[in-house]
Amino acid sequence: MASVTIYDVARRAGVSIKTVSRVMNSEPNVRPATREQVSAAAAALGYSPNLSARSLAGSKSYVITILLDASLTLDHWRSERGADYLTRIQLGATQSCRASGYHLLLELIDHDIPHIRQEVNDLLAALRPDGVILTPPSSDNEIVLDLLRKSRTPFVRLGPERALPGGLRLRLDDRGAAAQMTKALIDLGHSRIAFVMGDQRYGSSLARRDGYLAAMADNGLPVDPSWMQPGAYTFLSGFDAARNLLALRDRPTAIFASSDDMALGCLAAAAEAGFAIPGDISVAGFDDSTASRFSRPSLTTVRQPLVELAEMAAKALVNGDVPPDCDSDADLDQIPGFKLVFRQSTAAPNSR
Amino acid sequence: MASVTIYDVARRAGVSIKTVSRVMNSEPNVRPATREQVSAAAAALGYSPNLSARSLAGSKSYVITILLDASLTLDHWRSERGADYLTRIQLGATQSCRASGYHLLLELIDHDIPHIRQEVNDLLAALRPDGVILTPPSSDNEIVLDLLRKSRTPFVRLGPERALPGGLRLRLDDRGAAAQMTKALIDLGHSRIAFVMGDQRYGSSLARRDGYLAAMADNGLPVDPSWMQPGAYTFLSGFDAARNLLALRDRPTAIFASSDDMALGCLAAAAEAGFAIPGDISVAGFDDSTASRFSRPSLTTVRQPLVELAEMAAKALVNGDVPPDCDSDADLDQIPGFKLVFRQSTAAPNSR
DNA sequence: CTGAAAGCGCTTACAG
DNA sequence: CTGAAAGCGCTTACAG
Repeated sequence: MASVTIYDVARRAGVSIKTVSRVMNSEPNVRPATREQVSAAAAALGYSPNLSARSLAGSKSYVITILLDASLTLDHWRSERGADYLTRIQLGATQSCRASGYHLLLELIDHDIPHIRQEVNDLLAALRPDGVILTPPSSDNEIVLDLLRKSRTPFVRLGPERALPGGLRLRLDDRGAAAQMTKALIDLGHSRIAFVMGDQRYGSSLARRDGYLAAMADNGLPVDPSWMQPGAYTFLSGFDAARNLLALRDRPTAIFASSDDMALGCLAAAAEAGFAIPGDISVAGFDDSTASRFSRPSLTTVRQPLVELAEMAAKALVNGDVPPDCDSDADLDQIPGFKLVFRQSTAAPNSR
Repeated sequence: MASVTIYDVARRAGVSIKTVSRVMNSEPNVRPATREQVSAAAAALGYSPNLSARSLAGSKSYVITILLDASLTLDHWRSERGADYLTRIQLGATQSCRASGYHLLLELIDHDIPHIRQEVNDLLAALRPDGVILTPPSSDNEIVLDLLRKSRTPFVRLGPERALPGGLRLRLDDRGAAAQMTKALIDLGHSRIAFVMGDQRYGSSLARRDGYLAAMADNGLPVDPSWMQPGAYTFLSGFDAARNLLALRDRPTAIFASSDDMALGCLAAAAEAGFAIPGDISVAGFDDSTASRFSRPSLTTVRQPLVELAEMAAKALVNGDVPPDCDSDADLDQIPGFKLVFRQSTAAPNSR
């Protein structure tokens, strides 16, 4: 089956290739009747424009690339816990691309200094994507951003830590979500609510803490310094934090761990120390990870609109809403739509 | 930053573009010294060949496409249980592609009759992938296979149900894995082992059943017809099957459910009926799903080498080991490497 | 509203 | 071992 080209369609429709091109790209200045003929000819021949030719001749490649940190992604993929968030981001971006005839290319890049510059450079040179979606930690990588800016490739930074110039910044409302979860615990009747912080290197960590503190303050509840436990977004750090909290003379009635992994650690620590959950103490997490749905007890947590986030990112790129010199206002880009998911790990205090 | 082309490199190295092309493609007939100069010039300029130009001029596109059923994939992605197997397939294929400078394009296609022909046709015409990886149910879709054969695109069918002509067939050893799990239960001391079958429309379902039956026969153990429960790979079907089994006068001491979802259903049914697991009855699953790791009790199950499967598929395509008229022998393509994962849901009989 | 010409950046087939 | 020419299948810029 020799492939059918624009010439075949033009011949069959009795027009020039330029007219076929106009029809295929929905450009104006074609008589309706002519448009009909061309469409019919294309359909009859099963014609679909060659992407490479289009990309080479024109200014669009119809490719959106999503950049992921190779080792981080491989770790997540291989890990026993799966990589729900990755899948959700991919799902969202894929949706937007599909709807517009774009193709999503997932690229894993090594963030080692010697490699990254070349890898990203090669990627941009070889693929010439119409847009790039950056995921953490790429979102804040100066080398990557520099290459993107120089090549004038539109890009979106997902969950950026810093207000670096260029690109569109899209961020989840970690602060608001944490505040609302805290408020929910307060509404359940808790007032002695502890907080386990995430890795301080991530902005989300600070935002979630701020949300917690704000909700406590707004409701006139004091926060004992001993309730603020450091953490690192890991199971073990959650385990340690809970052990500290459960040993307090005047222990809290609820723990808000700012990631599910840490919350699962809290569950384990409580079980080990003989505390019933939620009877003796409530535990809430953050992320709505797969594990949170299957833990015992299942975890009350926050579900962020990751699919929507990625969908917005891809859509903005596809629609050309992100000019190469775009520099979005970081205050205007928080995606609403988080949801509190109530499961078994929370209840009113003293409810056993 | 105007993009650097093959002409820029040729000029800088003082050679023709043909020589640069030879060096970039590691072709022979270039003096080592010349090769050096060209490489240096390319490195200095940060040159990377434009994929579109390469693809248009040459016979390779450096693109491998993996075809997934859109609705099935979206369901899995959206589902609460995640889509571990998808992620693992993607991981494997990505690895092989990366290693060879190829790009993996994930395409979701609608399997509705009116859409599929056009979608796949467009895909092949627009992208001209050097190879396509088919996942079930695409692996057995006649329309897809027909299009692939006509366009002479090399393809690999993952987990094919039927021996349709063309392509390379890669299949997991479901029969062997099920036999080995059955043998493991026998070795634990069980002799009254029930089996919950999967959806009969899938070949894996029959293969797993055959493995179970073979292991029982090999060990001289009779199989009571009442132990063979129908199922559909779903939680609910496992739940129903277990309820039937637990109600038997002379109930089995172990249930081998041929998917984790069904095994989780068995767990739930046992809990509801007041049976301890594994004290009263052992339960084994199949898949090593994320849920199997977090269930209570955690599930003994079979982990299939999905990453390796996808890695092999992509590697074969990338290496050109799958000529367009390839028609592999279905008996020679079973990927070894499954692993039995022992967790809390199995023990010796009467061990409570 | 329509089309002829040039060119995108490479590889192919061929000549030397 | 090296290179000049043609052409892959489109879009761009321009003319009519």
